[in-house]
Amino acid sequence: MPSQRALTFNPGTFLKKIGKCSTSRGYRNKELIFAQGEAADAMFYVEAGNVKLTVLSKHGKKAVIAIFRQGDFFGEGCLGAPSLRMSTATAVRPSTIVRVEKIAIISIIHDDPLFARLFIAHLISRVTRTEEDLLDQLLNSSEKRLARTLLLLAGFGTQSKPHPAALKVSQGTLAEMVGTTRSRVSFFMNRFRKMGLIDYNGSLHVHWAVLNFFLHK
Amino acid sequence: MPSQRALTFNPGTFLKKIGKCSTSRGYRNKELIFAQGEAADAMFYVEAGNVKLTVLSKHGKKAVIAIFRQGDFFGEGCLGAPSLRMSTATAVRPSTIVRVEKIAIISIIHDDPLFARLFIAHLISRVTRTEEDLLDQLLNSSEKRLARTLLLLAGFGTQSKPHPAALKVSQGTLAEMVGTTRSRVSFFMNRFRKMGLIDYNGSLHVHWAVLNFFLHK
DNA sequence: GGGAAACGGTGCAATATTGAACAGAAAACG
DNA sequence: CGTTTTCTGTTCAATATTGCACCGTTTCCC
Repeated sequence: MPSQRALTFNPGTFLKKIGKCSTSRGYRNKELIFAQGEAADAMFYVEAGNVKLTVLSKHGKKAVIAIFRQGDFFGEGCLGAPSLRMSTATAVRPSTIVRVEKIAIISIIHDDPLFARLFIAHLISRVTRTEEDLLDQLLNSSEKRLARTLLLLAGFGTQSKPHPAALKVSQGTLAEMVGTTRSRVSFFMNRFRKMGLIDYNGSLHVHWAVLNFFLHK
Repeated sequence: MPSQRALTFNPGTFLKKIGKCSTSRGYRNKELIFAQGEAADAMFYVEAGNVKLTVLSKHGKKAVIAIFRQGDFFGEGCLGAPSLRMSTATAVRPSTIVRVEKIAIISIIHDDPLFARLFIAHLISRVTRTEEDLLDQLLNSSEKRLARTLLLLAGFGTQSKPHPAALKVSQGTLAEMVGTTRSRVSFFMNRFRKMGLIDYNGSLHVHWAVLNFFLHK
């Protein structure tokens, strides 16, 4: 019953398989990893630090698609039809990133059926996550979206650890994630604080239980 | 150089491989294919007709995630960790739908590396498409989003055939796709008509070249 | 240390969007 | 064929959102 086996995509196992076909490298804060428009020829893995994926529209408006943390993969787009990067990846703090050549992954997919299956499960979870983001946009007001973004940043929903504080994300970035303006984010953040959903004097602390209640009622 | 081979996911080839593990069936207009909350244990393929994927939020608001047409797959979610359907699939006209059991796909993935690779490419393209939808929400006004939705419905961007008219989609459905209200859709549709971007008396005709120009300027 | 840059709080007028209502036209159905 | 449902055009007041501006504070970098 192979279908009953655990389907969690284990980055450790994966990286072991990749072995010599990957290269690890440090990035400074704000350093570019890849840029929108470049050819996509490799995938990446966050060994330490954080990475921001942004898109710049024709009209100069910016949006943040995702923020990755330790253990996340990004840049999977290279495995589809040959294409260009849709987004720009930037380190948002000193980070260690593993680069895996497209050709290496393809060959593992070819040689290891179990890996292929896990990788597919991984992609499905990415589709699911992206669809949730889309639905959030379609269904909720910017206030709710901000609340959800804060919860996710606090690590809510990720395994067992409702992350302490972790990410330092500016209100500007929050605005680009939520799809609104910075002044609006500032307004809501203060409201959340008054309502006791979050604390912040310098660093942010999310009261996830209360905030989660707020989000769903 | 296997990576240079065409990566287009060919449904025909795929279905041939599936062979006896799939069942084809007709659906009446508005008939349910699967419902939000059910266990996800199969994937589907549109042999003829159209299928609408909808989500109902806790607060009774509805959103349309996608409309599938001949040759499209949907319900891939079953290949991830065992989970429930996030959305409801409904036929939006008399349709013929092929159902492929999860176990069948998994076994093909296991036995046929080339198929696994193609399937991964297919998933990547779905991620890409979903991210584009998300970006559209983050960056554009509802008027632009409606314009884009109309273009996509008209088959713009799909291979070589800027589809003639095809889908009959009500303004209500358009609103749920775009993420706005029906009255707003009605307003914009009339504006588009006055601007010569579309025609419609009974059936809709999209002047894709002009509409596309409008969308990008 | 000190200047520059980024960040956060706030106000505000111009727009965009919602949500609900009503009526006529078209389409589906028995 | 009539009736019931769905679809469309339209209105309108209440809200939500934008885009900008200004200013004090913090952070970063030389």
